[in-house]
This record gives sequence, structure tokens and C-alpha cells, in this order.
Amino acid sequence: MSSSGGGGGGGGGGGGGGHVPAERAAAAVNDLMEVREGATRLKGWLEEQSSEWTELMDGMLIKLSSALSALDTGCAAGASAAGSGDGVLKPTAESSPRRTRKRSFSRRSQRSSGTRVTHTLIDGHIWRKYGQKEIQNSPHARSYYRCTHKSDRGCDAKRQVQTCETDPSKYAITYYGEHTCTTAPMVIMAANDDRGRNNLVSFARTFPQLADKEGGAAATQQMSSSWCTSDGVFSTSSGADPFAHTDELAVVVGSAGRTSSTVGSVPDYGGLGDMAAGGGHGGGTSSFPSSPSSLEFMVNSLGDEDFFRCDP
DNA sequence: CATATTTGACCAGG
DNA sequence: CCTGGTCAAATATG
Repeated sequence: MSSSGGGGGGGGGGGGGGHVPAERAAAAVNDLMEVREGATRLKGWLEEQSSEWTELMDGMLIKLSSALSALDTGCAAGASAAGSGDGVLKPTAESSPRRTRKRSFSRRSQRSSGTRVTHTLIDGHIWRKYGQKEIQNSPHARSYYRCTHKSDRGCDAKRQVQTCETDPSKYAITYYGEHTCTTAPMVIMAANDDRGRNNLVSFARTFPQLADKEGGAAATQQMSSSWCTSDGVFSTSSGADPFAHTDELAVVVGSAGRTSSTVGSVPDYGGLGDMAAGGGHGGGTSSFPSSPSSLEFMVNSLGDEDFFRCDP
């Protein structure tokens, strides 16, 4: 979206190192294929429940397929993100006399709660961008966001997003402060496949008003979802993920044979969430946003290690 | 028209 | 003085 900005034209910062470990890519492809397989099975199971879910799964499968083909081309990444070249600069030629303001401003809060590299900007919270800066040692601009509930809830959470230097398709997100607002509506559904194994898929629903101004390629995925399957493994490998707490994003994986579900706190979202579900518990049938097309699915590599596995 | 993003200016810390 | 973080007017978008 912000293609126009400084980083925009940047041409994908190709220069530097884009060495993507082939082994790793291959492993990722493998994992994705397994996931697709599992998803297909899950789809079959869900078909018996409702056609809506079938559509949902179709969407997921499509995404998986495209992800796979992207990876297959070796230099995956760029595929959807790049583009946007077009330098349609606004005619703001006139030097508008920006009012000089004398504003006492809040000292910057320094304590960050860690940096995380992810494929998506979505993290379950709604952010409002309030600034962007070119950073000295980085080819990419850094964007500054703060919780959209800053004004109405006094939420002081902030985050800085910067395109990963080595992999333009990833973002390094640094969080500051904590969310005092309750913002992480999410629905998690769990299902067992025919083998009694527990497959769990969690969908963190956020409501990004994401609209690619420049039209064009929906460069950024706006829906984040983390899921995992089988044996309660939640990519905790090496547990090196400083974001294990992930705020409200809680995921619980039940043991085989049991269906567990967790629901993040759902605040007073006017008409955004049609997920009221009214205690949707009950045979694992919970309500789910009916328009799959509005949801973007994306593999959220939680540990930057492996995404998830689906043991056959 | 309301709300989010863009973008240059302002400001504080090193 | 330079760099990075924030403000807020201007602009874009639904």
C-alpha cells in the first residue's frame, strides 16, 4: 500500500542478500504439502457439517496451493508483494505552509517487548499507522503503528514494522507497551479427523480496513491465522519464541479425542463481529464469519522455524 | 461525511 | 548535529 512512500519504489531491495536456504524452502514446501493434504481431509469432514465450511476450506486450499507454487519458483516472496512500481505521485506540488506547532510530546517509551519476524502484518490487533521513517542502515522504511483504541480506550500499545532486510516478504515487528484494550476477537475451532487425531485451526479475526489504495495487487495478507494439527504440537520447537504469550492470541490444543477450544476476549465490537455465537459451544459447531472470501489466510510461522506439522 | 493513511515538520536523545 | 519517534495537516478512501 504505502508504495508511494520512500520505501515504495525501492525495487524490492534486491541488492542485499536474498539467500534463501534451499533446504529450508524445500522443507517448507514439504510441510505445506502435508498441510494441504490434511486440509483436504478436514474439508471432507467439514463438508458434512456445512457448506460454508467447505467454502472456507476451499479458500484455504487455494491459498496453500498458491503458496506452494510461489515457493516452488525458488524466489517465492516477491510474487504478490512486489509490483506497485507506478510512481503516481500526488500533485502536492504546492508547498503547503505546514503550520508550525509547538507541541509538548510524550517521551518515547523505550521498553520493547521484543522483535518478531513474520509474514503478515496481522497479529490480532487493530493498528493505526501514525508515521513512517527512512532508517539509516536499512533499505526499508520503518512504519509506526499504535493501537486504534488509543483514543477511545487509552490503549498505549505500539509497534514498529519494518520490512525484513534479508527477506522483503517478511516483516520485523517490534512491540512496545501493552494492550489495555481488549482487542483480539478470535474464534478457534477444533476438530478431530477420522483418526481421532486432533486438528485444530484457529482464526484470529481482525478487522483491517486494509484497502490497497493504489489498487493493484493485494500485497499484504490481512488475515492472520495460526493453526496446527495433531498431537498438540504448537510449533513450540525450541520454544525460542519470545512471543509465546502473544497477548490475547491464545491457542489451546487438546489431546486426541477431545475437542478443546479457546476464545479470545471479545470486546464490544459494534457490528464487526458476527461471531457472537452466543456461547457457540456445543458439538464443536460454532459460528464463523460467513464470508470466507473476506478472509485471507496465511501461514503464520510462529517460531520462524517450522509452521506446523501434520503427521500422517 | 467519517475515518484511516500519508507525509513533512517538530522534537528529544545520544 | 544527526537520527529516530511522534504530531498533525493534508489527503485518500469508503
